[in-house]
Amino acid sequence: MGETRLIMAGDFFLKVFRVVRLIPEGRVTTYGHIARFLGTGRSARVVGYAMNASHNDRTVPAHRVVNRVGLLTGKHFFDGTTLMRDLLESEGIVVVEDKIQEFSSKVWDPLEHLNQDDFFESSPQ
DNA sequence: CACCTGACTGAAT
DNA sequence: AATTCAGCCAGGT
Repeated sequence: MGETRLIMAGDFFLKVFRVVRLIPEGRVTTYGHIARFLGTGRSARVVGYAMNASHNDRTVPAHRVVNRVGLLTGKHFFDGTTLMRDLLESEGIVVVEDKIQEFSSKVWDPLEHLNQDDFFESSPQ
């Protein structure tokens, strides 16, 4: 079970990627929510760092991760200045001046929708 | 091995 | 209500 450790990328980043892949279309979550779900509530900043490292991997919907008040703080790391916003708007999210409108109804908290035990049991990828 | 860097956050101002 | 501060910690150098 814990033996498959062939991958070089840090476990933490991989776990972040796995959570982000589970964010439903049209919903978003925050760096802090992901950190708390992974049991490291003080690593929100590192979650952002992981998102930066995910830009090779098209299977990670990085545009669905925003800061705790719904600001698109990571937009600068997408190609062009509007890609992050465009992707969100294509999923029905309304963004005004880099801020998601009706944010509280769009947030998807992994702690409410995923089971941590199942998540940690299941193998990466 | 000892720094340095931040897609962050909550508390203090 | 807006802004600044300081702690945070996985990776990179």
